[in-house]
Amino acid sequence: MPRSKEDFKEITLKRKNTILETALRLFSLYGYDTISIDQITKESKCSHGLFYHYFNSKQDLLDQLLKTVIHYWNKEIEQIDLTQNPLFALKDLNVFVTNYLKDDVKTYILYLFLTFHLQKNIPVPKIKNKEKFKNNRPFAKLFEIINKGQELGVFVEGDPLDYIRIYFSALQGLAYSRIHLGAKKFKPVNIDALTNIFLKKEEYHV
Amino acid sequence: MPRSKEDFKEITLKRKNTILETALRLFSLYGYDTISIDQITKESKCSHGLFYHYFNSKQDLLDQLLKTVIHYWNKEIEQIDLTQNPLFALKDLNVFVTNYLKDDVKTYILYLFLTFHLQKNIPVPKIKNKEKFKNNRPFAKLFEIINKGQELGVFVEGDPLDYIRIYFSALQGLAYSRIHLGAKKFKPVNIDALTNIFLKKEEYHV
Amino acid sequence: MPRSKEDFKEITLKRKNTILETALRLFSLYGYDTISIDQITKESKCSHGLFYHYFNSKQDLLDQLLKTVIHYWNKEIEQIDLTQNPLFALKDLNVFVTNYLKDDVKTYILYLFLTFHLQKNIPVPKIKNKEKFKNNRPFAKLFEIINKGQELGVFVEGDPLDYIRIYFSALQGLAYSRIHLGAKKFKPVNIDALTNIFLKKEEYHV
Amino acid sequence: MPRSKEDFKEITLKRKNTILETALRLFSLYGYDTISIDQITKESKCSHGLFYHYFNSKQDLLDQLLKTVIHYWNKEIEQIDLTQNPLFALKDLNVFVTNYLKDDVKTYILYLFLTFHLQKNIPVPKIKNKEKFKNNRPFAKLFEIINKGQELGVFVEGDPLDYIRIYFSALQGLAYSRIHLGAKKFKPVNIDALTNIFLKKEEYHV
DNA sequence: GATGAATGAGAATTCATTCAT
DNA sequence: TATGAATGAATTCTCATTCAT
Repeated sequence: MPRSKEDFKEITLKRKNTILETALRLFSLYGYDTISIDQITKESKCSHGLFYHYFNSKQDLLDQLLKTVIHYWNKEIEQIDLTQNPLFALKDLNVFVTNYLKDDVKTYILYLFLTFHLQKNIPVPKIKNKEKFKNNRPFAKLFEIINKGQELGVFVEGDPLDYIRIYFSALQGLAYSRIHLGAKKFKPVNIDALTNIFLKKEEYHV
Repeated sequence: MPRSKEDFKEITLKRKNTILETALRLFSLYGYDTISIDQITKESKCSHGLFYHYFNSKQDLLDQLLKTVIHYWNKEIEQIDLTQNPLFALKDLNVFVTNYLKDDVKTYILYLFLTFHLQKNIPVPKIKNKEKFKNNRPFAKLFEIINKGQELGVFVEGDPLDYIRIYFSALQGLAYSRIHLGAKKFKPVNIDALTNIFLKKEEYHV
Repeated sequence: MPRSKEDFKEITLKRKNTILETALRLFSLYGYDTISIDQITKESKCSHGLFYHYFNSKQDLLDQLLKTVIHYWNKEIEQIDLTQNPLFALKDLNVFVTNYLKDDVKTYILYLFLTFHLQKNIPVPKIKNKEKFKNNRPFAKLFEIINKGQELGVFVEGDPLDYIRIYFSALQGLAYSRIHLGAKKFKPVNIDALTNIFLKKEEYHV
Repeated sequence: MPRSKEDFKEITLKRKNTILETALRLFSLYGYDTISIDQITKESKCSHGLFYHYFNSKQDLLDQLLKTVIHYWNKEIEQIDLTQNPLFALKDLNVFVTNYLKDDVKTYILYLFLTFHLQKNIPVPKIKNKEKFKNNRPFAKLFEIINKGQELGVFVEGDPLDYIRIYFSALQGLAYSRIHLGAKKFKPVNIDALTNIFLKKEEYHV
């Protein structure tokens, strides 16, 4: 009697996830080009053949990995409440993000997400890109927060994109450090330092 | 007519410099691992043999390139006057840096410098690293500026390293965008946005 | 209601036949080496496991396929009446063969038969091979026809094998064209052109 | 002192020719898909690296090989004098071709030429293809010969393309036999048998 | 009979590096 | 200095075949 479709699906999912997790770690640590499929399969304890049973190519693995990472991140970022005061929203975002840096896997996710996303999404003309941002929750979220904060006069004036570029690049840099130093050596960043990027430098009252 | 020894040396240097410049561009654009020696030699219009005449290995090329880049950068950064008001010093630094982003080659230099330097120098324990920073002008410079600014009360409190991490990671991100968008599509960053990273949120008068 | 044993056998044969037909088509179109078992199983909508239930190996599939093809062909060719005038017999053969080229599957059969048979059976020394030909109906048939025609003086003189080689190679070439052009683009060959291979260049009266 | 460009060209040409000749033989004997680059390089006594120094891919090797083969064949076929009586021209062609079958390498060339050319050039609509034939000397030559012969009434009527298909397919079959039997076992084909394909089967006077 | 996961040997291709001149 | 041929190990990818269920 053959195994059921669910059985197969489960087997596939387990193995695929193992490979994806290994790739997530190795790509984050050493970069896509530096890591060979052999390293991935050895650490995932699977054969080359099986690897290509699940992924069409090394590039396909990266694509699927990024898809997973983006999906995961977008879902997580949903938790932040935008209706509240933008200062609090920003604080929530920073807490959320610094918490990510406490966990190995989450740091990899953060790093990969930013590394591959910054290449395409950040440097865009101006305001009308709002549509593009719809598929890009974190950037869109921050965009909204900044807009609101500027309207309320608590955030510094200027093109929100400038601040988005600075903020996410900084995050990427921090994630990079966190990855290569490890949890022990890495000194957690001060949330206020991150918040300060956006604050208007006059007296303000919430 | 036989060329003089100096002529030869000049020719030599020209050839070597061509290779270094090509590598600078290609490494910045596509990464060290992605670029093959064949690509470098082809674009430099030199043979493999000549390449290995000047460089012991691909890694050696990178080392020499980084050495050159670091040396160049350190020298340039010397121009900033530390004795002045830290706000002005910071502004000078930001002007200096944003000007770099206007020039292709200088952007490559900035990017490579930060990419390879951030990996080693930023995420260090705490204050006693001052010594390490001696070999690292830009970081040391900024460290001094921040220290002074904090003493004068115009810069936000907190570990200067946090701000250094944020600042240089942001710069790297900007350089990355600049490289991949090209001069035309890249929107120059607002200097005030960079400065704002460090400012205290009270009124200040220069 | 449980299916009878015969039902099962029929199902089995259906599955196996599907594989054989798929292989027939793919091998004819792209060649044995080019086609992978994965392609065959995918197009046959069966699993690798089932494939190896029916066939011991890829080579075994080919062997069984050829066996089937040869058997089929030999049986069909029996229909041609040898006792009649060799000119009529030849015409019958040509009609038979050009009719084959009107049907996709039959063209595959013809092509495979000739491709794999020409490699082994055609280029044999001389007359004593008559025995070998016993297992090879089409060649033997033609051999007989030619012999008779030569005796009657309507066929050109010379070693019948020469004409057999020419005739069947030509057929293979035509089948090849037919396969790769498809039914629409393929221009049917003139039967007289095929017959002409064997005719003596004097006047003849049927 | 570096070697001159001519030196390099000579070295390259020698090695490339060795590889091309090996490939010609192996592809003809066993087929493109069956032969691995490893087999080619081993028999050519060169490394994989060198192979890819000269050829971009296995497919590129085949392309270059076919180009060479076609060029060679087209040049050789030029020797046949078309202005003479078509019967003599046809005889010349047949002598030329059967001579080819006496030499190993030339047989490979003939076989490869026909194998890869028959796939594209033979089965074409009708008469207006004359233009296409311009790039295809052997087919064009035969076309002209047949046309002339039909006008003179010594060649059988009908679409010349039918006879071309039959003739060249037969040749390919003969070359195939010759390759796989070797020079010793292969029985040379009778030139008259080849000529007979085209002859009108009535009395004629030259 | 039937499924598809899993294997591993081998194929195509790349690339840093060495070598002869 | 300078050239580019040559190497060989490593890398990506394919595929016939086996296995557990």
